[in-house]
Amino acid sequence: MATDSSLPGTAAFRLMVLGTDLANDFAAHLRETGLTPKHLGALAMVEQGFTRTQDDIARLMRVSPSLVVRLADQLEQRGLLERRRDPANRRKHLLTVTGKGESLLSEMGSLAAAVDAELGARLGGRLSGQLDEALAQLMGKLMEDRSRKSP
Amino acid sequence: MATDSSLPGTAAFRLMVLGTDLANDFAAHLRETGLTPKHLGALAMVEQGFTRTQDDIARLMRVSPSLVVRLADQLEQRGLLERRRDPANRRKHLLTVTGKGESLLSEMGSLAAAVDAELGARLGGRLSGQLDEALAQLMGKLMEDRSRKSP
DNA sequence: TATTGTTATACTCTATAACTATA
DNA sequence: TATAGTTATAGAGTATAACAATA
Repeated sequence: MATDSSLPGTAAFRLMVLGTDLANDFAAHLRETGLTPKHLGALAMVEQGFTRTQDDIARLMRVSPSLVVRLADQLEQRGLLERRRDPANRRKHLLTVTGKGESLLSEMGSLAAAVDAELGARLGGRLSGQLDEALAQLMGKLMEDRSRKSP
Repeated sequence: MATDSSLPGTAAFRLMVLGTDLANDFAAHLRETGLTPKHLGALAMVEQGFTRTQDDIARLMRVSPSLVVRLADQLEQRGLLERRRDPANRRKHLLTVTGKGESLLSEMGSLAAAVDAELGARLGGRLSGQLDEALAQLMGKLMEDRSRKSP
């Protein structure tokens, strides 16, 4: 892919650096709420309909089930997420995003859109459209892979 | 930028998710060495000539100076990095990557290249070239911004 | 006084393992 | 016996603040 195959010249390295740097920014904006980027990711997964249970979240995000308990606890405490037992299988908790949760997602969506605008300014219209397209496809494949092996 | 401006539809969100996920993969591969992705990042910054002192690293990577001390300590202990006092300004430590450090960077570069190949397979040649171009430009601007305000 | 680096300390995030309950 | 979730515990990673040395 990259013409330079030394570590800093790879797309993988750059994705890692840019992505973790962005995660730091999001973390800073979330700090006052006591939430982390992972809380946000979990909430977004639920809202998008990728997950119905805590187990789904753990697999999709590749985090331990015990962490999901904590994330869900804290999201629930803040009124952003609802847990209720699945009547059909009382081991499961069905998760839904509350109105307040939607608000938070929307608010953070605005922050993300502002970042996108800045990226757009740095890349120009052509390249930034291409970046969007590539990232959307990678994200889609990732979700697809991790959704497999679980109805 | 993105046609969908909800959080999960933004480039910023996807960069964050894909980047931190990749960082986890790198962390797993580094585990046996006792190093983290940040150690690797610091080493790469030094090797690329972006930084000459610990202070530079802290600013470029946006981490605390005290963390840089620990990173440098551990890299030095493993013979990957050398610290020597700057004779011209004895407060500073001039950092250089050792041969062993270059080897590690090269090894992790191969891992990154393998990831790039997989990304390429998922995106196809056209899109993956465009992703490379966009990421390279974003990374360049980032380094440029953070190098400013410090000769 | 300002810069560079260090130490001491404490806190946040996360995983592992053992457990409960349901199936 | 297997699955979904929970609790208890411990460890890794990081920042803050106080400090030392040099300029």
